Amino acid sequence: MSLRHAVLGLLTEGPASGYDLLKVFEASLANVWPATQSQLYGELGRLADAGLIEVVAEGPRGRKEYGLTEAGLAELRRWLIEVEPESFRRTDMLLRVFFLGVVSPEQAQAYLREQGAVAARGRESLEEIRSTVDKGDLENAPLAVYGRIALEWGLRFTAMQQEWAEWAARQVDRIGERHTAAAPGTDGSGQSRP
Amino acid sequence: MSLRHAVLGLLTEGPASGYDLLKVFEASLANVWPATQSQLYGELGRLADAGLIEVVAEGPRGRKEYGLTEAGLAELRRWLIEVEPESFRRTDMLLRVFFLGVVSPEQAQAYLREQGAVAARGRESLEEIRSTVDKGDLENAPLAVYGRIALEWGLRFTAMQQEWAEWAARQVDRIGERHTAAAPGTDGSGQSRP
DNA sequence: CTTGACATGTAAATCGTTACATGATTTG
DNA sequence: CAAATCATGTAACGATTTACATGTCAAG
Repeated sequence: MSLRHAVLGLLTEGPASGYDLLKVFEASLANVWPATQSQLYGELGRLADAGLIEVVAEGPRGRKEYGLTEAGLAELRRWLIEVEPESFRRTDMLLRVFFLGVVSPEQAQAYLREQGAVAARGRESLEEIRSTVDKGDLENAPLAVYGRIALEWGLRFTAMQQEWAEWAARQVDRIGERHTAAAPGTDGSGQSRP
Repeated sequence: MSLRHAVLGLLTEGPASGYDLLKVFEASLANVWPATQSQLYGELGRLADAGLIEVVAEGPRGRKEYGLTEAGLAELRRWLIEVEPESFRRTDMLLRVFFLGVVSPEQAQAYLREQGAVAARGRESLEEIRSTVDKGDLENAPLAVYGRIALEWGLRFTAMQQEWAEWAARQVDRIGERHTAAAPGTDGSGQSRP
């Protein structure tokens, strides 16, 4: 139920329409909390019904600008301070690792190396954002500081993942050395545990 | 749609009932891909309908043991090799960071330090698992190797998160020094951007 | 006057969680 | 025989994705 709070958070920067918010979700929040158009308009309706946001202006093409209400800001603060973040991570990438024994060591290594490369590419694009952000030094404005902190998480995460993937690929080498003959192909033949 | 593949993966270790699988999900897979009982039984039914698994034995209390079919193993391999993992992470914890500007620097710091502590606790419990696993040296059996690789990810991830959170809390100190008077409480008064 | 950007919404399907419901078997 | 464990399922609700549907305005 955090899309709700993401919307409230974005509206602290000033009023915006669903369309505006959608662009923010696609651009800056895409890596943290993706949202689709459907979901967003639905949530805006529900937030307005709940009195957490309200229409503050109407524009051309039926444009509705929403602004945060007092209740909305209070709810955002409550969520930030009182509600514990859910810690579990459903990671597709890691789930696969558990089952890499069913493909050949070469295929497993290819998988791990690819994950390392994906992380490296991610890190590069974040580095670019960093250099842009760090240039326009905004005198420690809170937003810049917290945005920079989130960015740093991404930088460290991708670096960690890259190093881990490379390490992991090397570990698989050590199986390869012992099981060269036993490696099953993709032919769909029998199970690993007889 | 990866619960499906998690189930297929677990069944490569041998036939199991829904009840058996549920325990595995709660114990070893809980941190990577949580699943509830409802979801699991539903998925088992659908997998059986699709011919990817089949009932290989029936026990007491209506127990049904499912085993992987050839088609199921082929599907698992296809998923591992051909389907790219989805990279986006919906991280509650990080979403909040973006909005920490709406609470006081002290509260923001408390939040970040708590996240560091959570990571530290997670890391400790993984370290314990590691010491257990590393003792019973299973001669590089593929399962032990890949399980160990996944565990290593957790160790590195929690270490990274702990260090990041501590770094982040120090960054907030630097705002605190400049904005000591401007910090809003939890009283729900006005917005940061008038 | 056509294209592209702006702008909002609904419908159907799938996935996930919580809670409910039921009953059989083993063990002390 | 009572309690714990084994064992499977359904119902209701909320979150998410994909696709559909509609219409306005500005610029070339």
